[in-house]
Amino acid sequence: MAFGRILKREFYQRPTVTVARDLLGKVLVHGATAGIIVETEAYLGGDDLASHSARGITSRTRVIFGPPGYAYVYLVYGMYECLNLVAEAPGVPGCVLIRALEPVAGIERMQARRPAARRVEDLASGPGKLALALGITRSHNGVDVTRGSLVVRAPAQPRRVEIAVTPRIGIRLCANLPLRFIIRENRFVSGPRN
DNA sequence: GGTAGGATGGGCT
DNA sequence: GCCCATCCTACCC
Repeated sequence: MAFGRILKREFYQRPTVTVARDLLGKVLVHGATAGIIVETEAYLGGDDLASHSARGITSRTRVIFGPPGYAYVYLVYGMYECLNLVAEAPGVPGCVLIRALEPVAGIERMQARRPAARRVEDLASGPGKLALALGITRSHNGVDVTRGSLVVRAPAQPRRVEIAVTPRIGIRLCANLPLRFIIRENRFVSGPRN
């Protein structure tokens, strides 16, 4: 399955919100499975207390403070794993949570990994579901997403996407900040569409 | 159509 | 010990 070029490190070395918006419509590829990114959230440095980076560098958060274009994968609720892509210049915290995909390749494989999903729309409509569908685990924490088996590519047929902005989902701190970005009218997103 | 409750384990408050 | 950037099932309209 041929998509466009792999996004280079310069793509990620920009403000976190810019990266979060520009990732919409790009293609997340892991092995033979792939999906169009339709929902992201920005987790900022500084005053964003919802960010894991808010309490400084620890063994868990180290990668968020490193160079951009790397994966930050963590375990949430003891059961599910969530994929983030690191943004900003080296040393500056900031990452983008990938929250939902529109499956475009390896759909049968995803269905085998997600037996609870009754419809294609449910295969990757949430960060935990997405990680399961694509086979992303904590073993991918710290991997370079500008080369290798886990990468983000431009779409085969690039086209402008309409973006809607909402508060982030499932957090307690800073719950009102408009840092969730979705492709407008897309039926593969998780949660509210406006 | 909707939501309440439980599963489950790592990180830190 | 408490808190989660979640998901699924059961149950109720």
